[in-house]
Amino acid sequence: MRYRRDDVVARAIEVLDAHGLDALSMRRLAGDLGVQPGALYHHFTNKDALLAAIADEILRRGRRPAEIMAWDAEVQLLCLGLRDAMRRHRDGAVLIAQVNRADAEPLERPLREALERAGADSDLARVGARTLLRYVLSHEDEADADFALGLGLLLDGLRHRLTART
Amino acid sequence: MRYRRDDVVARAIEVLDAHGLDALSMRRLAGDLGVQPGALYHHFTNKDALLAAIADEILRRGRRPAEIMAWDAEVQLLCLGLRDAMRRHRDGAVLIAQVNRADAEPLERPLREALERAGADSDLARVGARTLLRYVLSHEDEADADFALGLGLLLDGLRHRLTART
DNA sequence: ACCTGAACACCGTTCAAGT
DNA sequence: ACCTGAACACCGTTCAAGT
Repeated sequence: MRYRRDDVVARAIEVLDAHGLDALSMRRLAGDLGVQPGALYHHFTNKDALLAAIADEILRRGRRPAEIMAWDAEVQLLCLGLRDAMRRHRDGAVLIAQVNRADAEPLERPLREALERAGADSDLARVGARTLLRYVLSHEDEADADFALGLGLLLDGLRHRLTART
Repeated sequence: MRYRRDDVVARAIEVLDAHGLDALSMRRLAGDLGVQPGALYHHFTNKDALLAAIADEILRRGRRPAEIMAWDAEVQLLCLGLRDAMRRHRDGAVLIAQVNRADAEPLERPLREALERAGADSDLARVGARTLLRYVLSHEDEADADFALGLGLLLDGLRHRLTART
């Protein structure tokens, strides 16, 4: 068989969901596709690039159109959307957190922009966005109520600094 | 040469500091000690157990005596102490976060107890402690000012819920 | 109590060569 | 454009046997 890059990513996500991140090796995936391990290096320069492409696809599938709403509702929705997208796949949070370490910008930007529109200065927007993002990434297994409580703690802290001079 | 468990842990920390977590393999450490890889399995049942022992030792070295102070000062000091301990070693935060995933209790307990003494109900104390801990673990590389700003966000959220009925 | 020797079942990556 | 075949330099883990 002959594959294109997207076929490989799609199959990799199937392996991920069926067997987890530990089982997602270049050799295993190659075997699953019925090609030699080296063949994957025609599509991706290395394993990190494959994982980045998987994270990209997972997030692309979970993306929703932007709406006009209050900043705190928007931030909450962004966080919940990200949480949903990564929880749709086994080890999704670990994978996305790993890829996020290499390049945090694409995931942080929407949150930062929402905070800036709310009137946050650039330091608060940057730190707030990063803190929110890492909160979501590190609390995948949390019960919904606990997740919401922790997120509420952060939103309260942000409100406290944003509504001071409204 | 013949080693005891503690010797192996001490040498492992040296390898960690000198070459990073990726380089800390059972085979590499064995080679470094001048023994066969299999010999390490006399001291630890597997690699996770070795990493847990390393995390334990790193945290033990960073432990300070408890003092009597306001809850928010205490929480802040616990967070900064943990941050310092893990920043003393290369990849310290990644290692401790990894071990923490297997057993979060020992790291969460002091924070939870401080929040309970401050009057938090058990849900708030549990979620607050977990959120603070993961904040510290996921922001190792943050500049000090940014780290303090994000921590301040969380402390504000906690204050907001704790001082309501003082 | 601690270690050797040797094996088993894996990894990621490279690269000339093929179609 | 995509893959093979084969190699290189590694992994974690087990276990009978040695001292």
